[in-house]
Amino acid sequence: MIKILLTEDDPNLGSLLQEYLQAKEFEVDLARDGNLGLDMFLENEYDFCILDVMMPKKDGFSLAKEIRIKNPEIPILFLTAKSMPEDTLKGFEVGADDYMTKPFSMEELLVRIKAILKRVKKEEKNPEADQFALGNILFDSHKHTLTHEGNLTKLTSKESDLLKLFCQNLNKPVSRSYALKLIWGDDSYFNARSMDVYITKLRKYLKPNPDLQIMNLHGEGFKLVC
Amino acid sequence: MIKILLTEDDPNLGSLLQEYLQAKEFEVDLARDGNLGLDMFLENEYDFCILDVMMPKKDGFSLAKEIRIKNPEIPILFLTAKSMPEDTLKGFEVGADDYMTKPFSMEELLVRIKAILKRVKKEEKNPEADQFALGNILFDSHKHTLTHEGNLTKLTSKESDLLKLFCQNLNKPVSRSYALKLIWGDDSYFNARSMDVYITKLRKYLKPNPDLQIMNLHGEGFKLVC
DNA sequence: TTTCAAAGTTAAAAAGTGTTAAACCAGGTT
DNA sequence: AACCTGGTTTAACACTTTTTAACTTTGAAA
Repeated sequence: MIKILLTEDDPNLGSLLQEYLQAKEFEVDLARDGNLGLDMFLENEYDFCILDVMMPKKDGFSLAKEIRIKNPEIPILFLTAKSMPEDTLKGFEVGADDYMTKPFSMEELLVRIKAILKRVKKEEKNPEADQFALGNILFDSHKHTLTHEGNLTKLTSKESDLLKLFCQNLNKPVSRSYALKLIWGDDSYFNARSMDVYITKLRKYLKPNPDLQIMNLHGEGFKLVC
Repeated sequence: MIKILLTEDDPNLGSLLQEYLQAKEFEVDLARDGNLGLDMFLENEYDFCILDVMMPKKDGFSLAKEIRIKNPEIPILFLTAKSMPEDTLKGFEVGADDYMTKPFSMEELLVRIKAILKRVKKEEKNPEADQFALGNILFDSHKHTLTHEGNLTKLTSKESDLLKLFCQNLNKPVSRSYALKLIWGDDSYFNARSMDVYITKLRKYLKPNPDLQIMNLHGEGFKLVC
């Protein structure tokens, strides 16, 4: 679950955004001013910050600077009331990843959040290994192939995407909603059922090697153990 | 310093983009409509144009045509609204280098600008740079030819355009709609089927080299793996 | 133990793709 | 004008991938 810190002093806008993003399957903590925002940031692990620029007690830029001390990598997106040149520049100096002027559409906000997260994820995984050894089975996620004792099996894109996710988290739990959002785009009932179908398919592929197993963690997700 | 002409009638978005790009070390002139945009273009030397399609007085496509008269080489990137009638997209015939659909993230815009500039710079340095080595097959996208073990095959222009797009994105996914908009002008059912026909043709051409493969990424697009 | 949500499995429906051939269309030629 | 010609699109049919549906089994909580 992607965890977002949202700081916004306007209670209406704040909870509106919080609810919207929660509906989109993000975990969102809302802070009503800069000081509370910093407290929350230090107490929790976040993946993303959305900071209002004009807030009582501590403005968004000061907060961003302090956040950057602890975490120089975390994406920060600023919200500001009107387009002010000085503000924008100041924001980018602190290392803003993006910037939105009120009023804005929530849809647009979502687009930008996703774009930034996509880039960050790519950077994390870079350099990206696309071959995995699963016991005596070799998985090439780029070519979508499995090789076992010389014979080659072709996987479909979705099979490959899902298996890759398990390989990247070998022996570690992969939450259902994370996999769904990453591969299917969102966590819905039907996508979840679709994913179950793919789990069955992957289990068949991995059957040749008995010490390879996709375990279900009831209510949480799955893990591939080797 | 790279000099960009930006035409955008929405003052908020316009100055936001201007400031963002200035923060990224570009020189940016902003014009509020198509006529002013043309005036500025004729009075200054630009390296890049970002044109909103829907503008008062003169739309982005008309402006692009006039810009092309003076400078057939300059990169043009269009900003389009989401709900555009299909035939308007035909405007890509004026030779857009890229397009972005609103809403978009500024970060993504920057990535695309850089990608185009990089390609343009490469072309300037090396006018023969539209040659690609695909294993032991040599592809000349300018002459529309493939050379394999001495024998030469001529490609049609569409075959060449599509193969070039794959070569520019070797081992990376190329989305269907991106290819369609870029090469066919718009993403419609019949163009998509036409594209499939071309995929088949390209696969035949690349058959002589077994480690060259156009893979389908179901529902997304294709990638050429080498 | 009963109960119900979550997960496993299989099959059918729907969506997307591969391929071939015929139709169409624009250009140059007779 | 009618006729070629080569490129491109449309049509048709086969096939693959993904999703939806229906039914079964499992697991955790009341």
